[in-house]
Amino acid sequence: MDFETCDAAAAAKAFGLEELDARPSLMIWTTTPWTLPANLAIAVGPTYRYSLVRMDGSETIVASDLLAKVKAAVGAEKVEVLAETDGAKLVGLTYRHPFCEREGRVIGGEHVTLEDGTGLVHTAPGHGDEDWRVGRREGLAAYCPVRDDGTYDDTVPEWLRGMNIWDANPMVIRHLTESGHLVHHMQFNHSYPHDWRSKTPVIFRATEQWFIGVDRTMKNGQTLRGLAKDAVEHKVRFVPEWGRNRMRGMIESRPDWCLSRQRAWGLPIPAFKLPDGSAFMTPASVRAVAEVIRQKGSDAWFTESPATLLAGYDPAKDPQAPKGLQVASLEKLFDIFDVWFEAGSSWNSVLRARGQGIPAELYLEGSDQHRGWFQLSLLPALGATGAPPFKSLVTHGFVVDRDGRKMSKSLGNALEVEDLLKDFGAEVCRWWVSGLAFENDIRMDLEYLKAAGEAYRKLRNTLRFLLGNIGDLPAGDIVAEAVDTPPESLDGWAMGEFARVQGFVRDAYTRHAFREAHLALFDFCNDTLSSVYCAAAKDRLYCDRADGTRRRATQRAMNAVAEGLIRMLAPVLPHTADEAWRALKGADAKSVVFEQHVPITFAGAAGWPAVFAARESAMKALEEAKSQGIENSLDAGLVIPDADGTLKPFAAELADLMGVSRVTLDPAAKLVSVTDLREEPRCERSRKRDGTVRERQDGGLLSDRDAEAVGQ
RNA sequence: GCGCCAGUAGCUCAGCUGGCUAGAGCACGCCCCUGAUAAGGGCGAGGUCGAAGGUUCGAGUCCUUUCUGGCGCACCA
Repeated sequence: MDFETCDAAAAAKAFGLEELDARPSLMIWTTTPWTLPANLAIAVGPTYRYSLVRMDGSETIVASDLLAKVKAAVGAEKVEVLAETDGAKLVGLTYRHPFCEREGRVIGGEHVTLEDGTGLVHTAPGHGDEDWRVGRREGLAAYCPVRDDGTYDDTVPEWLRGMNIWDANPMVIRHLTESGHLVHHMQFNHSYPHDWRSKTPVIFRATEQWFIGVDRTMKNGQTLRGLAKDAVEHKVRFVPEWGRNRMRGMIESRPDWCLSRQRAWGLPIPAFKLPDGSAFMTPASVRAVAEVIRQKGSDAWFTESPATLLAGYDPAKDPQAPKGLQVASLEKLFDIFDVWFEAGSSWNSVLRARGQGIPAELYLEGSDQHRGWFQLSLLPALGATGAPPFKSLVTHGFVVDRDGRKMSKSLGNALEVEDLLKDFGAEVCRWWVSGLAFENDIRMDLEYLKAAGEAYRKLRNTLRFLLGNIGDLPAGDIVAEAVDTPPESLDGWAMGEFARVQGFVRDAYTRHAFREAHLALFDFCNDTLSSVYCAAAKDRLYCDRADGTRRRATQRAMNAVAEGLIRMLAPVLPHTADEAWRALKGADAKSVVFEQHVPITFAGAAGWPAVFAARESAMKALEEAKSQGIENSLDAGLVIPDADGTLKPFAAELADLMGVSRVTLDPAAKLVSVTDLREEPRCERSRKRDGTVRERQDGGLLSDRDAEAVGQ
């Protein structure tokens, strides 16, 4: 497309030529011919080089670097470069619009690129964000001759008036061809924005909208952007911490907030139109309308008259009312609020209005909401109260499939939450969720739910073992803290571990580090309890006298551990915890979710790490002994080195802890050795070969302990 | 195109301000138990730390580039 320069002399001068016979033209290209009626300027890159060329007989201006491309594209045969100059020298030239009665200006623009086209960019401030911004800087009007219905208004040449813009495309091309301004015309495939639902192309029009200006100085002398940056930097806790960084970048670069939408439904912006066409909305008028909407619902805006809507409004008492305001002369405007303004006001309409207090402790959402709910709650709150509406922001990533791809119905890799709940149960799903590294993308597959189900059953079984073995503990024997437990006993070790885990889990919960809590709880159940404590305690639970001191001590400890463990599980597995809680406390006990943790202080003996180091060696030695035929560890005894006597205080517990029949501590030994006890008699009750087994009165083979327990 | 994030055993993840032969759980293999039993226990194998450069006596850990994936934003005159 050619735009003729108005002043040939000025154009010639820009290129350092003395004179030029013809008026050179400015060559632009566009994929939207219908926007040409709104052309007000042509942008050039000030730092680029531009050539004045004679192309097939007419003089025109093109970016030097694009000359070859242009020549090829338009199929020009003869191209002669007359002169060359910097883009900056072209700025300020004027040109005649090819079919509108006006002049345009050449302006400089940093957005001009040399990737496509001619290096001269058609600029219509009424039809695009970037053009609008450049135009604003250059003092150009936001001229948009296209009306709401997609047709031209009366400011365009007669042959376009009232025409639909899509119909106008061929008309414009024909007109330019006939007037000799069209250099070339071709099919060009490129991506163009479409409405996501109707799949129809959208167009850009500059229209009047309501904005929240983020850089305006407010009454307190601050700008919203400034307040927001400060809040992000100093006043909000981010989990994970990188959310701060991300939000900072967004706050720094965000444009003004466009609050208004033109849609058929939504919450109306309570603005009216004055007879002179300007808008009317003051704090007092908004409050008056709000009262009507509170009583009648937001539809009132559409069903009631301005007089009714403003029944509670007295212009005389509103210092901000326009002079001589007549309520009867007002017309309603029908823009609605951006839905984010509603979502972003929930701290006010939910928390403050109901007296629940602001700021909220926590806002929790996906990482996309740094720009959404998080930011758009922060801005209104800062504007209205000067303070953020939340203390902490917790962000999670998005669920993706097992290969890390996002889930979508069209790809067929999406999972339905309803199905998962049905197939695996809500508690298993909760357990899975609690263990996620939620800060990142969350891979999701049925396999992972299956694994969560296995882990859940482990917890459940561990609880069941504890509860099943304390049933006969007399109520008077129950001491929640079990503080009288000897630190060197098996129970003392378990209590010490429990106290440690409890402290860790409580801290993890308060840090929103649910995964850490989840892992600690699982390890405690799987390792500390199931693999070690429960296994070692079986002998005394099953074979000691029912009311024996040692057995009762273990039951008291197990009771304390079970109670504390259930409390810790309650936030993640409420129903499982409740079920266990009722088994522990009675069927009519109040739900455990209303309980708090009861921090216990208990330290196991200092020598326990040494005991467990010995245990590890013992396990390996026993494994090796299998090749010699000692496959059942109760067929074995152990001799364990204890040069400095560290293990001595634990001597009574070592056999049960290591699953063997007896343990001897030897100050002189260097390595753990396994003793073959298969030749010794085995107690028929405890299956131990502890050296005291002999035939009793009733003919049974029993150890001393077992004989005593059954009264033999 | 820009911003933020991630890429460590088959899987899910730890590895702080750089420093012993890179860890855990699950899954897997072998074995034990059969009074937690549609349970329980033991041992074991398994990793070029996405790739390529660079800094350093020394890098999974710092820098650069690059690839893959996620979220957001922008552009396509």
